[in-house]
Amino acid sequence: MSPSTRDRPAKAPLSREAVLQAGLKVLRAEGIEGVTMRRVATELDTGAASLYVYVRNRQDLLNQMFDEVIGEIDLGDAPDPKRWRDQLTALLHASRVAMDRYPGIARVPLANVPTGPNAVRAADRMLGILRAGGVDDRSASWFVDVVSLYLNAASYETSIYVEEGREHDDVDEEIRDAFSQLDPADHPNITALMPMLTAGDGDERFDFGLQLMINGLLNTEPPKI
Amino acid sequence: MSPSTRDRPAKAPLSREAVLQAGLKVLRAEGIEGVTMRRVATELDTGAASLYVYVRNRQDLLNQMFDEVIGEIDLGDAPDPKRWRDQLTALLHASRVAMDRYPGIARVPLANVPTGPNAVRAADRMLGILRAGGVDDRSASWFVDVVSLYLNAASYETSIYVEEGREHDDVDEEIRDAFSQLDPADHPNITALMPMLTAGDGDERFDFGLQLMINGLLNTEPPKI
DNA sequence: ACCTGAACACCGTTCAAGT
DNA sequence: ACCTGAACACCGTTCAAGT
Repeated sequence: MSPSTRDRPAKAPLSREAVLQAGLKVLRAEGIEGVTMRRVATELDTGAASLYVYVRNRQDLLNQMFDEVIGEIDLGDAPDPKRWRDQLTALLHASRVAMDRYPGIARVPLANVPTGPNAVRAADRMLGILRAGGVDDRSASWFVDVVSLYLNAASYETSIYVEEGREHDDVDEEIRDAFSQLDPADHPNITALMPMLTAGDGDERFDFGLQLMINGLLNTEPPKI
Repeated sequence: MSPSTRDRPAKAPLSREAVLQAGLKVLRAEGIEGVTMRRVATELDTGAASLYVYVRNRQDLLNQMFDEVIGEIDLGDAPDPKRWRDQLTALLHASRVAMDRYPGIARVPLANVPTGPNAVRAADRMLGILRAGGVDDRSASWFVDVVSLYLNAASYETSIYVEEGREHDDVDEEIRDAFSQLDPADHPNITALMPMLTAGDGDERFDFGLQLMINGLLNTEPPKI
């Protein structure tokens, strides 16, 4: 005789939403390597095979999880010609913060172009800000691509340390160690620039790259297309 | 009675070099996902356990393979103040070509800062070119970081298609398909810019990003460090 | 329609036993 | 010192059998 449903806590029914939330929970706690079908299934008190009703495969699960993460980004207010540069910078920083909460998720948009609803909405917003700023349509189109690659790579790189449970400072020290053992005659530039190569925190360096690209945008001919 | 060594082809003895070459052969043919310890061992007619004399683990094997790939890059002639910009562009294009020959290898430098001899030599050369061009030391130091993230992300993205056996054109079509199904009212900018968003080949787009960053470098204050 | 256990074909890494 | 087979603890995915 099976116990009445009254006597045991109701098990939440499976759903696409439940699978995604379980996946995101594992991702936050253990990083992208920890997001295995079996691990996510355990979180839902079921077996891996049960997930295949809601996702096509692991890659599809990760793609859908990525779009959820992008959905957390505050897109800010409507594009404003007077504040476009600040709006663009804010949007990109917000994107980085959102992705950094989920260690390794940035590998997903590097591995295939995102076409989820939230990713598409964010891309459209970025294009809107650039156009509000008077940026040429051709430059704006390609800029979104370029800056997204940079954003994703930057987030992926920092999140890897999180996943490995190492501190950014420890990694810095390792790099300094490796560089300081180099023969100065063979590596005059690295030797001379050592202090600057590892200076600044991740955010400062990321922002430097962003400003570089935005200033470049204002000083580069649109592509001939 | 074992046959005389005369009677059978000598099996090449294992060595660090042999393991790396076997790994690179598998990488070229099957992409980074195909580079498993077991697969590389098979290439050497042995078992996976035998590789652990020469590499600490799979990540270490990939790190060492990456440095071999970087070793294939032609660093060009000595930094020349008159030609620094062309030299910089050429070095970055050569880096991309080298990595693109090995599908997915670009994920390695995204996952941990490369400190192999060839990677360090290439970084020193890039710094040398920037300094020859009169770029401020602080800007040069951070620029190497920024442009490397971009380079690695760009190479990783294109190589993923290779690994999946898909053509770049097919992917383009998929993206166009996804975009054309969007509600124009919700996505006015993507809709308006559709033709440009997917225009140009990978090389043109990559070069646009490079010129953006170099022009940005010439129009951005050095970081305050 | 949804869920499940078991099976299949893989992984990386370790270790005792060999040479 | 180097090499190996076997074992351990995992994977993603499929499928027949259940409800």
